[in-house]
Amino acid sequence: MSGVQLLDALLALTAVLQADQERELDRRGLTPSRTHLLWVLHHGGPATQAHLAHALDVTPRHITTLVDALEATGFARREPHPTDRRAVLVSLTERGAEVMRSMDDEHDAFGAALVEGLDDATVEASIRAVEHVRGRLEHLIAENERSLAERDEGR
Amino acid sequence: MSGVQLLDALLALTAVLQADQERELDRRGLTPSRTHLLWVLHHGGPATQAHLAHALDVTPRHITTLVDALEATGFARREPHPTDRRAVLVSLTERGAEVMRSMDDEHDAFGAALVEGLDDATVEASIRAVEHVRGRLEHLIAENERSLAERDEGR
DNA sequence: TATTGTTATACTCTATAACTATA
DNA sequence: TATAGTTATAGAGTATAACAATA
Repeated sequence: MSGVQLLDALLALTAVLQADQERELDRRGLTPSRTHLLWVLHHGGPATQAHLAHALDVTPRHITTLVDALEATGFARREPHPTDRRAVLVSLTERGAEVMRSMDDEHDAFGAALVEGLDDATVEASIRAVEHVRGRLEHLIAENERSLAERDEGR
Repeated sequence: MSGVQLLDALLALTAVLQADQERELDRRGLTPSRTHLLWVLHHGGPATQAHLAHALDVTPRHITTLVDALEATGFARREPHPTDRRAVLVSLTERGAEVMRSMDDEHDAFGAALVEGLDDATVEASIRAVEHVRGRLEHLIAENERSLAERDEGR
């Protein structure tokens, strides 16, 4: 019974977290996917579209769409690759870099505000609990996939 | 510092949970939105499209699309409303009802498996921690919105 | 006049397949 | 021949606006 309660609490939390994230991005004229792409550039520097496709785990075709949109809205820019004439280097514009910096700041402030009024021990315990649950989840998922694969083979 | 750690742990957990949910739905030929609609029918019985639009918080137009798809795949059905000739009653087909029952079962089993090997006290503490964090999040979000609204008025 | 649902149109995320230019 | 990116096409979530039938 209490396992279900925990699961439901987690699902409710996910919903709130996600809705909040999307609102914040919206305010800045960004979407989750485009932001993910900017984040990769922010933390890894200019990259080819092939590299981005790999990093975001989407098709190269979709990277074309995302970069088109980010170029049109002034967050990123395409440059010729210095040595490979097939390739393109995508990089942040000043506007893109600025928005990523402000999102980093906000993330830190949000994290700090989240635990305001809690003592360190409780925070530490919560971190451990959340990480434990995630480990358990990943284990269950892997197990489930294994059993599905076995069932499919057995057919 | 540790606040950010907690936030990141939660974000990582959300990502895993969500990916898993989508895989499960995929296996059954459903999408998150369509499943949400089925869930409303499962827990509330036949409903008009206007009611569903309200429950899912999307436009009536989008409900048309979702019900079209659920009808085409055999999970739901449209019937004339007995007293209001403008309206339509959407209800689960036997297939839709069956899939919802099996999802309920799976949800319970998943919750139980999630806490296997943990003692009750730890589970209770985790539930409290997650709920506390969610309360804190909602508070921060509301506060943030209030300050944004004030800033907008002040302009 | 207000409500229910639909047609029309558009934007975003995502995928596969076919193709061009370059390695 | 393999790789980088693009054109073409398609399905899904979502929105707004205009409109028909009915209350």
